[in-house]
Amino acid sequence: MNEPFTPPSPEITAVWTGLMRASRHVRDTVEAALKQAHLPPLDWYDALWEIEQAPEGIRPNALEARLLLPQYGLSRLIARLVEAGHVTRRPCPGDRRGQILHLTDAGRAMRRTMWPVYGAALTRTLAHALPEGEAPRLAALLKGLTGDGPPPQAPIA
Amino acid sequence: MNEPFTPPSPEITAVWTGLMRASRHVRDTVEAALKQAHLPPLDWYDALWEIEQAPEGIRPNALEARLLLPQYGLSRLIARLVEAGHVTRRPCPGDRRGQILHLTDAGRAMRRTMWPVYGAALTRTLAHALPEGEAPRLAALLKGLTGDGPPPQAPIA
DNA sequence: TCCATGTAAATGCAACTGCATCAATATCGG
DNA sequence: CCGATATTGATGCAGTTGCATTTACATGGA
Repeated sequence: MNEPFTPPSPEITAVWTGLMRASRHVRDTVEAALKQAHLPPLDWYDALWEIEQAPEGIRPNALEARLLLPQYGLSRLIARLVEAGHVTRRPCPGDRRGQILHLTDAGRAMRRTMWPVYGAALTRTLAHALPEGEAPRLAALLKGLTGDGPPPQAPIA
Repeated sequence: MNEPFTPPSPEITAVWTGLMRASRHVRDTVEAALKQAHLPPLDWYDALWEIEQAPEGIRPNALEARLLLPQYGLSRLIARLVEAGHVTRRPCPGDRRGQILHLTDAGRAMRRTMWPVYGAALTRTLAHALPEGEAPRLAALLKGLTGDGPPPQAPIA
């Protein structure tokens, strides 16, 4: 009942530190690019994007699954987006607890303004830092870490 | 002067989303394990570790380089560690602006208590999610993303 | 020596986060 | 229909962060 503790292997540890450092570095770089352009943070982009993908509107609880936010985090993010005039809340027919979110024109414009800055930062940070042709493999390995799919089997084809 | 914007390739995008999701998932898992064991967060561990590695003591500005924190973040983290009795501040001979940090016995004990929980969570989350033998490659690719070393050349050996 | 400049660390303030909880529905069993 | 339970979304509070600035000291040049 009291498993003798076996420390993680050096390989696992290297993945861990690499993952922490890399994700932080890349994210910071992108966030910095947005900030320097006087644009809102990444979370806003993701939310605007997801809402834009649902022209008929989308409910917060559906967004919660797509974005990577806890319920209260999303609730407040939406509040900020509404206050900024990027999103509207409308009553949800058939469920008076709910609401339906729509992007405003300003919201659409903001997302489109952010995209080049966002995308350019991504390319700058990632494209030159990966050996030619290794990106798909890296992406596949990372995807395996998310705990979603089944545990990986053979090397990625 | 106004580069026409070329969006990131799908491969780069996949790396980006994979990196964000994976790092968040893994970090959350480890943090959750610590919290469930009524232990302090990861930042504390890292700081305690680094301080422990310097038996002669270490100055905050040296820690700042090793940890991944901004100056004010570290300043406050140290304040919390001192308040918790894990670390002591001592005047720094030869530079009256500075201070020298030492781990207390309680600090050493806390780090040692955290390690099994931390390590076990790491192993649980990472070891089973990587194809056999792929860990070193993943670690190498991630390391390249940190923007530290030279841009990578050939596939990693 | 004196001043300008640089570095170490702390801090006031506003914004943001996590946690627990709330209010307002909805849904389901009887 | 009624009450127990579940779901949707918001919120009070305490703790944490980012940013800009401050305080204290160090260093180098005139």
